[in-house]
Amino acid sequence: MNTKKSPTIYDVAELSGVSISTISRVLNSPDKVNSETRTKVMEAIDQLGFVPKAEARARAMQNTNRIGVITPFFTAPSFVQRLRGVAGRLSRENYELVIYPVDSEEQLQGYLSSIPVMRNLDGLIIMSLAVESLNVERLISNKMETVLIEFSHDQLNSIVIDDYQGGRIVAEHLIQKGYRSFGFLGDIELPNRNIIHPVRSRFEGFQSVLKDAGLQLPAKNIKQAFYAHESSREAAHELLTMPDRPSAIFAASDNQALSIMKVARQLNMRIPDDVAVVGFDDIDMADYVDLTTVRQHLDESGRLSAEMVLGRIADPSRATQHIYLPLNLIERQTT
Amino acid sequence: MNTKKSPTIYDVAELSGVSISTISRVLNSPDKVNSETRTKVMEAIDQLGFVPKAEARARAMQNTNRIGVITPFFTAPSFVQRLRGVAGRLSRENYELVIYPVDSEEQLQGYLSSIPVMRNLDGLIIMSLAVESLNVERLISNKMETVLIEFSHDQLNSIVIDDYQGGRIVAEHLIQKGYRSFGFLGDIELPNRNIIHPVRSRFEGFQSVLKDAGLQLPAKNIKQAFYAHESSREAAHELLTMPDRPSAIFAASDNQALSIMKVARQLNMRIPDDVAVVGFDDIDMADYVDLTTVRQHLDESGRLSAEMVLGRIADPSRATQHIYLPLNLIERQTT
DNA sequence: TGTTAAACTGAAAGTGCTTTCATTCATCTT
DNA sequence: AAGATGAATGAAAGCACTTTCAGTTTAACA
Repeated sequence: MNTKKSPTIYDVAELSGVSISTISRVLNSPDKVNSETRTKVMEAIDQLGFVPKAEARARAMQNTNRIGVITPFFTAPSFVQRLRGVAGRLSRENYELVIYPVDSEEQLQGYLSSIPVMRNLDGLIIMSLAVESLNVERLISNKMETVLIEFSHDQLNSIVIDDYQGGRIVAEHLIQKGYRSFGFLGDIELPNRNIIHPVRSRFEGFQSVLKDAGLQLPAKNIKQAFYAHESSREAAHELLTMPDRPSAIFAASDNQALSIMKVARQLNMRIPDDVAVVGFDDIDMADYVDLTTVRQHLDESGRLSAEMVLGRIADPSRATQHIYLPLNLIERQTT
Repeated sequence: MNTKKSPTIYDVAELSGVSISTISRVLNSPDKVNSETRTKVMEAIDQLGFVPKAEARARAMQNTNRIGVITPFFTAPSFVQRLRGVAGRLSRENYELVIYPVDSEEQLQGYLSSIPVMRNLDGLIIMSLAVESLNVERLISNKMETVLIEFSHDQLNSIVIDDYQGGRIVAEHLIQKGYRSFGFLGDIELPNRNIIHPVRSRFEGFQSVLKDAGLQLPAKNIKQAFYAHESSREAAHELLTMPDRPSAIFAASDNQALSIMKVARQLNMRIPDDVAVVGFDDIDMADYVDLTTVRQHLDESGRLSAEMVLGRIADPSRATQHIYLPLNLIERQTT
């Protein structure tokens, strides 16, 4: 036969006695071919040293079968759980999941400018990051199917929660449980204009209910702490050791609530008797440690975002959607 | 309708009033085209912003700058932390991170068949999954730079820990702390031949030290429980409510240790006074809940694996390495 | 003026792969 | 036992170009 020419799928097909379609399938969606056939084909491939030509593939493939996720570098469990939702939904489809972890504004900007132009993604999910209008324009004009989580823009699909309302729910719950003096621990200030800041809204919602109920939230009971464990721990310590310490503390994230719990334990305080704690997110761990918190169904938001891009890829004429995910209070043992 | 879909050679042909062949020639051998025609075509190309799409993509696929990670579907925090290590290392390079979550043997087999051949990846990291020799062969013969975590094969780079030793460390620690009756909770049986099972080794190491010290580990104190919360909780409940309950329990993973802690709390038992608990992994949460555990430095294993593939990509002649990561006991409040 | 070679150009046949659609055949249902 | 369902597979129709080949102009020359 042709000695020098590199083997094509036709050669593989001939050697393994199946059609070229099957070869292609073995390579691209292996789960759709019988495992016996698959091994037979793989043997032929190995024997011939077959390597599919990228150029030809690119041509034949109208879509790349890749979906990207731009996410803040996943230190926080909440990002991970969203990611898990995305992965879960995607694993049933034949889509590759490409992660772009962001830890600086520059990096985000870099991704946002190159991704839509390079066009080797069918869809994009942007988690918990603010996207400037200019970038939105670019995404749209390049027909990149995008969904935003925790941020919204009228031209793009988005999934958000009502953080203000979340804060209110917490306050209502605490009041109803009989608590009367409160503390707040969260990352209120904006360290970076591209990292989303839902915390302020949570705080404001919380505060508004308190105010309406005629209850105080003295400034000294409001602690600013970065998300990181260390910083939260210090703030928690201050909060728990002050003379007239609050009887209930709302932490703007579960992780911070856990820091409070840890400090309380060190101080030999009992939860919720000495101090009650409410978190926000309902990460997996919240259940393990019996933390009362606001569930925002992280996995679901990820799943849904994947669902949305997939839907738009299948039918780009679909209308833009803005989904508000419900929030509810999960009462466990800390209040 | 082709509103803004990237233009093809056909669009250019139509706009400039010549055939596609001419467009192609203008691009590939401009000297063979009349200069008038050529300018006309060039104008059309500019006007449409035409970029030969397939070519661009094929070029992009030459040097992929992509690194893949095959990982069990990330329900467990330990996988996530490894992933985070990988992402952290990669974010400094200009590499894309592609995730292939595995939740069945079929799926794994599928990835392993197609990935090395398609050559769409410069390197591959396989986490906590057993890889059959046949697949290893293929990876090697296709020159796919691979590193294995928690599994090893002499022909591939690997990063492992000594689980047996880990089990021993725990036993030694507990004995030294004065505990004399023990329990074990873990996922000992093999549900699947491709999911790595370090738990048995941990158990055996644990048991061996006990035996050498002349201490008992009665069969009824050994509980088999799946990784999932529910299952572990049940097992923990049995362990904690039996007549002569052990005074110290070794859980084969931190997550399972957390389940034990939760059940203990529900039963109003004090840790470590009523029962001591030791975990394994040292996930982020372990610190939050003050769990004594064996640190296997998950982030680091991820970081290192990325380092290794990167190194091999830069210089494929590098020798195969097998790295044993050290294990040490982190004593916190549960023992 | 008629020839003819050179210069262009378009139709159509590849290129190596993916994907849709239809077909086959084994497996449930009822 | 008949029909429904679903998995596995192949035939054939793309995909976005490139290249060959043959036809048409044009220019040049006798």
